Amino acid sequence: MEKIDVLAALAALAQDNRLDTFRLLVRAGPDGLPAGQVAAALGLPPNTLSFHFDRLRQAGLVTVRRAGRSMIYAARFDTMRALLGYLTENCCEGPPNRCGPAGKTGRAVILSNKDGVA
Amino acid sequence: MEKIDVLAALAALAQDNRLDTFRLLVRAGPDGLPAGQVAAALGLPPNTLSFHFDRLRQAGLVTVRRAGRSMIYAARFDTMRALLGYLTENCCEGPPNRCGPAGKTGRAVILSNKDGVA
DNA sequence: GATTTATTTCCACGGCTGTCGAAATGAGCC
DNA sequence: GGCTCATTTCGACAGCCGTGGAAATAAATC
Repeated sequence: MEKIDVLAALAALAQDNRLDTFRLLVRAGPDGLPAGQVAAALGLPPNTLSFHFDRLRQAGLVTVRRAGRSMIYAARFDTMRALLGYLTENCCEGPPNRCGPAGKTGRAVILSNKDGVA
Repeated sequence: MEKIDVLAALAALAQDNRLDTFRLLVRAGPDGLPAGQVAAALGLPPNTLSFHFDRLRQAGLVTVRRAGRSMIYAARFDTMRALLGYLTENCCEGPPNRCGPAGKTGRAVILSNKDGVA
């Protein structure tokens, strides 16, 4: 996952309504939910939600498919997994691993730097 | 970790210069780096960097201590670990676990919802 | 105390973000 | 075709964000 994609995903999740939206879709599982159902659950006007869905989609965090007149949004677990992978590898590894399952430090992990943080 | 803290941390990391800054501090390890050294490494004017450090600090992602006239910033691995924990539990668990180490699905994990996403 | 070095605070500015009313599009139903 | 329902697009607006110049603070060094 490239840094620019990580930034997009982080920015997409760093907003109250979008984080709620995404969490709801995660809990709904791979089948997803129609937009209207999400709007009802979160109490958001449909146009506002549509705006947020677009952000999530551009960040690769959700997919859309049409079903009749409903648009069904679903979380993209692969993107989320990639994001977690990036954060774990690049933002959690001091010289020894510092973010393993709380306590298990010292586990060696490959540290690449193709994104070139100086 | 509360949702509001998660949002703060995500927002803090969802910015190019701040992500670079944080990654640099992570690689520097718990001893951290003086602000000037970070500014030099990333090519940022000191006031701009100061602004970003403040964001990171308010999000609980870095600590500061003074050493002579230098301010030494260091990554807070505990916060990062908490963030990863939250994301893993709340944003990666469809009915079966979907974000284990790439392939290992089906591992049961506790799913609390005290933040109350509707 | 004066000077130099490291960093922060203050201020201003352009640009992006989140929100929502209103209108438009798309799909099913009679 | 006409009507209804679901969602998106358009347009506008207040507010926050990231940036950097200039001045202020803080600490070491003389």
